[in-house]
Amino acid sequence: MTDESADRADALFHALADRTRRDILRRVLAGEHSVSTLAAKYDMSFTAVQKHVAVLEKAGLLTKRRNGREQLARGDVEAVRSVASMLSELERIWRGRIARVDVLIASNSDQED
Amino acid sequence: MTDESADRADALFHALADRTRRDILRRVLAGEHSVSTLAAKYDMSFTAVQKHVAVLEKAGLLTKRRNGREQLARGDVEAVRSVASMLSELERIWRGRIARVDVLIASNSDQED
DNA sequence: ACAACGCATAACCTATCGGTTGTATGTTTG
DNA sequence: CAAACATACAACCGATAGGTTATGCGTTGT
Repeated sequence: MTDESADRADALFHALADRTRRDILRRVLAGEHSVSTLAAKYDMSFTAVQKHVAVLEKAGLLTKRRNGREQLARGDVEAVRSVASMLSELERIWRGRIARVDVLIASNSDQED
Repeated sequence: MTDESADRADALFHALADRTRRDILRRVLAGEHSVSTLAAKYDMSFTAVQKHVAVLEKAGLLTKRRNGREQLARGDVEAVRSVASMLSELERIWRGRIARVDVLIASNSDQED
């Protein structure tokens, strides 16, 4: 758990902490879309959408590919999985707590939670 | 996918988008800790840690229980799972895209969306 | 009783966020 | 070539984030 992995976690969760970005991510996970195609779906400026795409890209949740004058974005499911695995770590920690409580109950049977 | 569930998703991801808060969450998932016990672990003021705990609480990632003058925090693993399920939804969307590509290949068509 | 502890809250500061407009640059297309 | 299109980027703006200090108030221990 170095400093860099914390930076990456910060970027990933921050990128996901905005509903417009989550919606963009859904679309680009379903298939490639140009930035202007995406921008057309939202009630905000092209530049605003462009910035959202940039945040997702810096977090590694999507990649861009140039095609003529268009910039095609596609979602990276591996990045989504890496977030899921961070949550799994939290689940493991929680299970560890339960295991410890179980040990207490087994060794000494008059405790409560 | 109402407005409220988006609010909740915003709050959850935002709460997780800070390394101090993720660390606090790990500790309270492992077991109950008072706010001042938590605050002692970090190089910042009690008030700062208190605010981090409040953010986690508003997102539903932890709950507080009063015990005398202490406020004991415990992590809520169900909230963690609800985040994981949001990521699963993204995975499903991604798999849908693959399925669609497979259909295109199978039917050997030349149309797009 | 009173000092120390644990917490809540308000006021404040700086940096970042999420949005805007304006301008410039490369790419198609008529 | 010129017009329209897709993008990039800078400058700006109000709101929020993340931190601080100060103050007050209930709870505990001596």
